Amino acid sequence: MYGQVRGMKTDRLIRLIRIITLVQSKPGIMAKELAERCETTERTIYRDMEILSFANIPITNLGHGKGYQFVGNFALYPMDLTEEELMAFAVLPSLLEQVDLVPPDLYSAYEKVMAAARKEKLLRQELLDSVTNVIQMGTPAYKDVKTNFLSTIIQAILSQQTIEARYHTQSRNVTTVRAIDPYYLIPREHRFYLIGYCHQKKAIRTFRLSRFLEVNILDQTFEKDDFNLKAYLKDTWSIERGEKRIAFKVKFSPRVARYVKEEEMFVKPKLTDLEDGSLLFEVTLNHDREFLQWLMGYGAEAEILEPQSYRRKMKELLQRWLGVYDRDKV
DNA sequence: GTGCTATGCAGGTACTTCGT
DNA sequence: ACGAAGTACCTGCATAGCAC
Repeated sequence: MYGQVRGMKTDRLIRLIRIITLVQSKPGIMAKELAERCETTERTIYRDMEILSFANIPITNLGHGKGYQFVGNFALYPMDLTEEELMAFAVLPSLLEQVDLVPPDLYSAYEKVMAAARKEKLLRQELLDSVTNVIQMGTPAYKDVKTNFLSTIIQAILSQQTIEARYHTQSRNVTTVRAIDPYYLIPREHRFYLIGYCHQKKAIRTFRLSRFLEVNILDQTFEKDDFNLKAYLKDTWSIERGEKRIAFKVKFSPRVARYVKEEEMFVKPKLTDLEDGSLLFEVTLNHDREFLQWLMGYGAEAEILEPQSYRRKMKELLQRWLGVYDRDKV
C-alpha cells in the first residue's frame, strides 16, 4: 500500500525505524519532538504512526499530552518474528478451545507474553520460552532445573511433525524412547498433557508434559486421520481413562451445592436441585480414581448414593484413613 | 499529461491550564 | 465555576516529485 517498487526512498524506512527507536528509548515522547528528531513535520509523524500500526507495531498514544509509547512493555520488532512464530501465537487459544475449556487466564497470559518479550532483539527461542514460562503452571517438586518442552511440542503440533521423546513412565518407573505424533495439548489440574499417537505402542496415548526428559522434532510429518479428541475423552473425569462405565449418583449438601455448580469440569454432569437445597449430581465415568479424589475434597458434604459398591468402597477407604490416626490411642 | 506516493500547511478537535 | 488560551493529536487538501 505504501510500498514503492522503484525509486524507493529509504527516508521513510529510516524514519520508521528511528521512530521505533525513539519511542523505545523515550516512552512518552510526543509527536512534536519526534518530528524535530526526524527532521520532518508532525503531519508526517502521524502518517508514520498509521503505517506502524498497519504493520502491527503496538505503539500507542496514551491520552492527550502523554505522548507515544509501546503497549505494555513491548519493545520487540515484530518483523523479527517468523511466520511460524506468529502462527504459534495465533493458534494457541484455539488449540485449547478444542477441548471446550479455555483456561480463563490464557488471554491475560497471552498479553503477558507480549509484554514480557521486552528485549530489543528477541531470539526465536527466547520468545517461545516466554510462552512456556507464562503458561506452565508448576514444576515437579523433585526437579531443580526447569526443563520445558512446551514450546518444542507446540511447534511440532503446528507443523504436524513427529517427535522423538525420552519419557518417564511413572507407574512403571521406567524411561523409554519413543516416537510420538503430537495431536493435542490439554490442560488439566495445573498441568499440561500431550495426547498423541505412540509409534511404539501403535495407539493413542496421553503423556504428562513434565515427564518428558528429552524432545526432538523429527524430519517426518504425520496426519491426524480421524482422531476425535472429544470422543477420546468422553466420560473421562480429568485425564485418566478407563474401560468401565460407572454411573455415579452423588448428593451434595446445601452448604456446598453452589460451589459444586461453579466448578469447571470436563464432563457434563446432570444436576438436579433437591427440595432441601442439596444437589443431586449424576455422571457416568470410565474411571473412578480422579473422581473419588475430587469427591473426597468435599468430605462429609458429599454422599455417594449410587453405585452401592462405591458406597462400600468409600466406607472402607475412610475406615482405613481413620485407622491411621487411631494408632495414637493409648 | 496522467497517475501515483510523500510531504507540508493550515485548520479542526479534544483536552488541560490559566485567569477571573 | 466557567470561559479563554494553550497544547497535543489528528485530518483535508494542495502540491512536489517521480514513473510511464
